[in-house]
Amino acid sequence: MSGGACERRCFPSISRSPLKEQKLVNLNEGSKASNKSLDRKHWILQQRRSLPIASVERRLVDEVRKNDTIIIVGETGSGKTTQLPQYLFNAGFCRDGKVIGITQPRRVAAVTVAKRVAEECDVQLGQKVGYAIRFEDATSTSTRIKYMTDGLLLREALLDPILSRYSVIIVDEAHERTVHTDVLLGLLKKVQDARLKQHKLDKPYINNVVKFDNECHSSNMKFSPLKLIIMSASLDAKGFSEYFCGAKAVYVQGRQYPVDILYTYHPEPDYVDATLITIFKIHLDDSPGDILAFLTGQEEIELVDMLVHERLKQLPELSRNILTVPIYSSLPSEQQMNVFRPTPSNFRKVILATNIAETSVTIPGVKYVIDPGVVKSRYYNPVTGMESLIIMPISKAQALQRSGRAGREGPGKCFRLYPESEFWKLIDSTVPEIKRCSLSNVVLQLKGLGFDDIIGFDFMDKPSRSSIKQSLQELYLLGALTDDCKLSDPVGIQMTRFPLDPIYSKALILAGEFKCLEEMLIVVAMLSVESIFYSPREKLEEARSAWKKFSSPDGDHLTLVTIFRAAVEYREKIRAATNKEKAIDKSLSRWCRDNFINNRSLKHALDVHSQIKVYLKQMDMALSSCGDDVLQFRRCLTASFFLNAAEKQPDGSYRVKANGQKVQIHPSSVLFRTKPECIIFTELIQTNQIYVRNISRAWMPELSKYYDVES
DNA sequence: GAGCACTGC
Repeated sequence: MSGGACERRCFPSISRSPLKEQKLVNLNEGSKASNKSLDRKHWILQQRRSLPIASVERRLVDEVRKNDTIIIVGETGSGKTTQLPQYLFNAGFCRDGKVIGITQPRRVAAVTVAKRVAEECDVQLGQKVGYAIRFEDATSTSTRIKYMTDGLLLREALLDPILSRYSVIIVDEAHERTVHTDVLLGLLKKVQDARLKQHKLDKPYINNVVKFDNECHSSNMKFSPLKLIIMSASLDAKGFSEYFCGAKAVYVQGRQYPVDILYTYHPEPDYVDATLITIFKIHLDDSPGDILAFLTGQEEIELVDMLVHERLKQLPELSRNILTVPIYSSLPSEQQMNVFRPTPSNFRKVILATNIAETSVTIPGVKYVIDPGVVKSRYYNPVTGMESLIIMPISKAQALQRSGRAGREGPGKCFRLYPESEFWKLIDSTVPEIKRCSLSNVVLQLKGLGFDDIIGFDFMDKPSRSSIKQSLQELYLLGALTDDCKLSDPVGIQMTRFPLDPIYSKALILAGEFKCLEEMLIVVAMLSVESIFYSPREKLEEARSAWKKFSSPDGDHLTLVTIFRAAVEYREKIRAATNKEKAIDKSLSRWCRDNFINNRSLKHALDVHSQIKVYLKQMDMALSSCGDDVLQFRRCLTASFFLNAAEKQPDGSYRVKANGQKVQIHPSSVLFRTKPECIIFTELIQTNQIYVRNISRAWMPELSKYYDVES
């Protein structure tokens, strides 16, 4: 057995003395029903007052008054997300009906925080306090504190480029540096400039950087300067401060219990094995408390799960009280909920998680964290346009985030399965997503906002020139950009309006012309969500035979159409029998289970479908169907995805016509055995080999319009 | 004949 021995050492920057215990009003004892809500209010007030941020309320409000931009560095548990908007509201920042907007990278955070703040303010959600996320708008004209996802605010900016409704925008979790956050930061900087100039001139502001919509032009509105607050949990505020021209940074203390950090003496050659050893070491040597182990993916989690149970058999009966709970994003939600179930007494829960447990999900009861120091991360090659997932070392910030998960409820321990010297070699923070992904969407969105010079755009971290050029090229080939790199009218402008990958937006526009919009809309919705197929390893054969009835000889795209239509048809049948939404949901999820379809993905696809349908109607695009005319659909698919056409080679592999890349058909495709001469694919992924997934037969006469017949 | 971290509009 290798390693697993940990050197005990305290890592100073995270160990912090616990706050004094809070005296809380007991909700259960002695309170009559009529007093309960009063008690609850009292309890909430106490909670609010006890937050670390409460002691600096006045100072924070002063700083916001004095500065147009400030950076707030607040650690976990400081209360910045829930309290600051309330402080600003009370200080009069919503006068004249203006709104305080708070952005979050994740939907679930926007919703839960809004609910909490509405309760604290003792108002109904959707009134003074509300939230807006894709598919869900819980706001009204009286909403003054609005939580939303950062991507949604970007969409809003397309309609109102100077964000005229907002007096304050708070960008929360900015340290995560998602693509949306980064684009938003650049945009907000410009909006701030524009509003400031207009304010000083005291007349409507017009320039060529920020476009105004007609309403703004005609109403001759006057705009107050935009207050901007960047909130980050990372200790390094310098980057943000420099980007915002030396903006002041304010530190707010967090509330976190001390976490002992332990390193190994030597590097571990096999982190899976080291994880196992550490799980058992904690279980046998340490006091009660649940263990959270970070692994890289589903397969690894399943492996460790199995190995834990295997080794458990070797332990004496009394020590076999371990309960393993896996959690990763593609796990059905009922199974995800298992991590929140209380651990049976005398049992130790071992949570085997991907990075979903780093930020998205907070699991109570965790006292021990095992951090092997690796993560599966997306890697994008701008030259080939290829994405792949690779296992790589985490950053220092990520390591801190992980160890912090052990100190939420009491003092904890974190076992880093690497030597301390390795920790110091890790990069400080994860490379911002904008440097690791395709920029086609970002470029299109910026063009839509009126920024023509993308290479010169003031990004906090500039993506590589080649990455931008690749995206410009792609958008040009899709017809979204003109020869002089301006947004084309109407195609480019229409494309900015769809919340989809640009290539899918173009497919919808073309499908209107080809009279198969109904089918393409389904395809685009199904391709926009996570995999629709649920394939548990132990029931793979059963799953395959369940999918067989949907399969189309023309390819995966029409197979997806068949599945979607079968699901809708089933739902309507149930709806005819009952009008209870819950019963319909339940039946549909049973249908999904019987057919090995991922319920969550299907629901998501239904949502996307209905959302896009509304946009299509607004744009006067009629939902035409090609009926049984499969050729018509293939023509349209070929015209839409001509960039993704590939030809069969003598050895059975394929060659992408646009760039010569050699690829294989993924075995999950319905065309895997058929191997048609020429295919259209909508996904390219590198694993052990370079695979294309979601494939249909190309329609050659259409394809020859885009490529020389010879080549 | 293979295997998909996590988000988001």
